[in-house]
Amino acid sequence: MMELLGENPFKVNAYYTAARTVELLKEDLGELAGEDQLRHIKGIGSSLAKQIGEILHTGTSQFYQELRAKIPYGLFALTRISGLGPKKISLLHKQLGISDVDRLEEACRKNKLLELPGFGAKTQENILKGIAGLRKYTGQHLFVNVWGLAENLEKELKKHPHVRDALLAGSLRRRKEVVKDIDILVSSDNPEEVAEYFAGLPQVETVVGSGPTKTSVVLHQGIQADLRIVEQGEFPYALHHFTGSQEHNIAMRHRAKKMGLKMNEYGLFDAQGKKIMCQSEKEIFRTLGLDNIPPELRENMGEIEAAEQGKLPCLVELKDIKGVFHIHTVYSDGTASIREMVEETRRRGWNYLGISDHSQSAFYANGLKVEQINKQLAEIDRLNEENPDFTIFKGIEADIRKDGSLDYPDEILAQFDFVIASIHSGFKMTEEEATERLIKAMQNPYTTMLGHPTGRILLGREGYPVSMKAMIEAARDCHVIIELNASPYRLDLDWRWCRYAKELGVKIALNPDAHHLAEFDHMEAGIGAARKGWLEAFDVFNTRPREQVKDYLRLRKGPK
DNA sequence: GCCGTTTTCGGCCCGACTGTTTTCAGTCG
Repeated sequence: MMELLGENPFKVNAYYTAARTVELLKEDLGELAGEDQLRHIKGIGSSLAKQIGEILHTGTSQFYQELRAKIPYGLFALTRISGLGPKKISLLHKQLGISDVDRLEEACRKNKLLELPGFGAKTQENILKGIAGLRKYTGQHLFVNVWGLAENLEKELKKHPHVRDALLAGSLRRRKEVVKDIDILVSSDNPEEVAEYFAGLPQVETVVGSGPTKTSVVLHQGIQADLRIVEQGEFPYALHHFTGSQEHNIAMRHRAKKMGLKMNEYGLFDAQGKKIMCQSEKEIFRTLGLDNIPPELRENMGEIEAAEQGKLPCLVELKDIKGVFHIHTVYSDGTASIREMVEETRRRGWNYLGISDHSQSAFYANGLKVEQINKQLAEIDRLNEENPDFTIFKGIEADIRKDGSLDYPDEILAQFDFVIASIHSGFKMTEEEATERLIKAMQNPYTTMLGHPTGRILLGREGYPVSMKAMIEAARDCHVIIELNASPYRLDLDWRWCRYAKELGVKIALNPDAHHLAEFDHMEAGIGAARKGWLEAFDVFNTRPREQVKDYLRLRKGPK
């Protein structure tokens, strides 16, 4: 709103910074405000501390209300139109009285925009395109839906004789669960030809921009892909720059500046403007006094400080995984038999598998009745005898009822080696209700793991509004493992909370939630999220060897 | 509005591309 009103951009930036700081805060905002500690947080000064306090106290602030009164609600939608920023929106509103998308579209069709200073036929046309784009695409895509397309583009580019190096950068390289576009970086001695080749690839629907170093296209799937072309010697600097994140880059350039250096996508320069030669990102970090920061961590969430102090985590890798929990079979809503799932697990080099079909209240998923449980447990016993070098753990994904209880009596739960407690229905809860429901489920002595703790579906539905802090602390108190559901549609626990769990010593189980043989692939997405969450092999439960897991589950079982 | 081995005032990351403009503002990442 301040931007739309033409407020000082540095002041606006201060609000952005403070907002991000608050969002990332693990401490309780209310407590900090109560103890008058807000002002001591970097990025929050006396004015913002006062306003935050006011919002906590009254639910809003006078300043916010004043801003809201000046700006019609529809104007916010205009900010989502590509090519329209605060200046142009403000002008449209002031000069033409435009305050929503429909009226803007109408004005474009009547050529009204041509009268405005700084507007021309091209601008008007682009705004119409932007409106069409806004209606057609959400502009957000699941990592899993984009990765393959991006890899194909990378492969096509590598085929070109004038392309030296080509790598995916941006949020894909950082393994963000949801991405906006594809960023590809190449080095070449003939950028014009490579740019032309890229724009002409069959995957490309339209070219939205093209210059000597940058070409942007939209693919048939509606996903934008940006190609940056640099010289070979610029590649490491450019790779760092285009991997981002924006926030990480800003912090890095800030650091460089404080050291008397200048940093951009073409290089690192000393005070005299002389280039400091680096062969790799690692050398760039070293020059700035930092350990090598893996792409997944580059979100300016403490990685630079950790790199400075030599305290970066040694991130978990797929090869650290020894076995998996949380898979479904034909007994409930899976498509493969237990035997098939076991064979697939072995094929992937793992030597234990935790079966957890749905429980009886999950009608929609053909949840297991007591007789079926007995049948399944007997089958598992037979298969375990057949495979002495492999262990199938007997489990269940038990529904958490509205009151926080699990949907089998204790004597049934006692038959399993492990119990995953999950919410699958009754999503409409207040934060207090959801948190209490989850905590109660974790207090059940038979609960080993908490399944997909918020129930979110990425780009699909919000999770129930649970207090993550209270939930993780309860997991610590109840000795419950929290699942990081590795399905690329869930990735729940969110990676942003993994670090807190790790700090409290709460173990995370990286669970594929596989319903088909192919869904063991989910583990790759899960590893990406776990790495973003700073998790090391030690923090992930299923990096433990089979015997340790056996011992843990045996000791953990039953009433404490 | 925030911050300080450059400072309590004067800065605040850096560059590409577009379109409208006759040298640059706006937008984007």
